[in-house]
Amino acid sequence: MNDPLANLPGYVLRRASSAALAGLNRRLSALTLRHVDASLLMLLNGQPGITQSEAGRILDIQRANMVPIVSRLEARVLIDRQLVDGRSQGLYLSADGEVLHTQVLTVIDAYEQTLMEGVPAPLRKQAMAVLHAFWQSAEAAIGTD
Amino acid sequence: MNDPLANLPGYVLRRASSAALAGLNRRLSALTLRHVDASLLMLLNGQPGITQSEAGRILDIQRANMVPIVSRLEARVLIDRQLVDGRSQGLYLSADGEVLHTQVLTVIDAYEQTLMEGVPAPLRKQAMAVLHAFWQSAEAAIGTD
DNA sequence: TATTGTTATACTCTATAACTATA
DNA sequence: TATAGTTATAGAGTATAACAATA
Repeated sequence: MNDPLANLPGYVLRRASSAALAGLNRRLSALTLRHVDASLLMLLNGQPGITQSEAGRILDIQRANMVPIVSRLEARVLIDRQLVDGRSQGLYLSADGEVLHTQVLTVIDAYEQTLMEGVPAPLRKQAMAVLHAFWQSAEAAIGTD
Repeated sequence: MNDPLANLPGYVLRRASSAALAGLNRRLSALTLRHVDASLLMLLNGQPGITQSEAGRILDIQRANMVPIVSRLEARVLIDRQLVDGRSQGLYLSADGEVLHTQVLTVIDAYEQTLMEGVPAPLRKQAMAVLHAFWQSAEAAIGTD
């Protein structure tokens, strides 16, 4: 093939990410969850009581775009809101949310292991370091020219 | 930080891809191009005469979604269509398209080099191999359970 | 029958501006 | 003044179904 794009790390990153996301969403659909829902459940398990603005900053989701996500999960009684002060609400996994979170963990752990096992063994040891390096590099390159 | 997501290759892939895309689109906006436009120009430079269905298959873009992309570039006279048979049209860079393509190459080469230089030297040699491995692994994992 | 280009449509994700209530 | 949550809205990107013309 004569694909001039296959040499570009940015392009390959995007194709890999897109394919990985498709596989994940396919598996999460069994739990009637989207990947962003699953990521919030996992974040709340690790940092219970975080506000939705803080969660958005960590997950790189705008404040405004957190609203439908949190509403969706609250409507399914997977998360609870608890007032911190007059304007902030801490988010927590509900009892149902805890249960579903364990199922999410099972799905995601299996999936990420599958992804990792698809990487040839000689590359596997450095694979995560390479991804983190690109993440950091790309973040640094957003604003510069 | 206590971010349980940072250990997941799929999540880190997505964050890295998202950041890389933001930086690229920012640079391409100087040429009034989106990343998908730039990718098509580069593909047509490498494979002139390809049909838009073929281009879509290579770039992982549905046939129906190629229509507005090709129309947009044709309206700017950056690409030409040439009938192959009664139903297929070969796509080619126009003279203006060739000129713009060289500018695209300059922007993208500089950007991808920046991305790569942000990866610590010890990891750099294997970086592309790791990305390709995840791409292949993720494609293989889409359909399986 | 299968494929190309096309239209229409819907859904997801993302980005921005503005408003209120509170700190 | 700054921040949290919210609403509204617009722009991308993506997915599916259907159709006409052609292979």
